[in-house]
Amino acid sequence: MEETETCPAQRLLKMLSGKWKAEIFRLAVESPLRFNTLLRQIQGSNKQSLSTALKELEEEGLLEKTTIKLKPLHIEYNLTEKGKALIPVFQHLEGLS
Amino acid sequence: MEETETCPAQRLLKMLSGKWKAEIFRLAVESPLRFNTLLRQIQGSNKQSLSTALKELEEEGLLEKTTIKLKPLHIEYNLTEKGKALIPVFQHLEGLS
DNA sequence: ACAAGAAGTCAGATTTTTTTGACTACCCAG
DNA sequence: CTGGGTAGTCAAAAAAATCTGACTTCTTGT
Repeated sequence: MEETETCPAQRLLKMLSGKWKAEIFRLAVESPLRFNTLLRQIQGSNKQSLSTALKELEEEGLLEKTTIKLKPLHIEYNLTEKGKALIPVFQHLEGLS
Repeated sequence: MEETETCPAQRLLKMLSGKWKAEIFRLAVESPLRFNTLLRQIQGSNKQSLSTALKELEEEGLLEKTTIKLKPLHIEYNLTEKGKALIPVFQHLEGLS
């Protein structure tokens, strides 16, 4: 309940934990995300969880939601600058393991 | 239940998620860990959770458990090389947020 | 010998996270 | 005006993570 917030990295870490967040992030690096597409791409996931994860990633300022009001009229999620700044961290992480 | 293991960074991320792991890691960077000391250092935690976390960090090869068979005869947890390799990642993470 | 500390384990309870299924609202095509 | 797609929400259920308290074993100090 009460957050003790010891180190700053901890919050980032915390926000990338959750069953689907890393996967969502990975796909967001490749291209803008759309809700139903994501639902099909990430097999095993479900609306509610993706919805929650996207909301949290957005709140953390890693993703940005935009309504595209053209042709097909839809919603897109894109990495923010802060989100992009995480890419090297992931790459470094992949270098290990 | 079934793990899909998409990207390698995911497993690292997964293993640093959990309520106490980041904190344990942070303390391990500073000095070798001892169970009961940790229990006192991390307020709000409990034996069972720490035990589980330490076991998992050990299984991931980030921590190493050693029995010191001298003077007070006790057990120590130290970062492995793989564990140390994560330090820069944490530092980078702190650089953001 | 006895008490206390270290390092746990175990079962059960509680809490948090994730999943399910039903339902909404808007737009577009035929 | 009906069906299908997009982008969700909501409440309830199920699953996973965490916490509690009791108990264990080994060692050390007095």
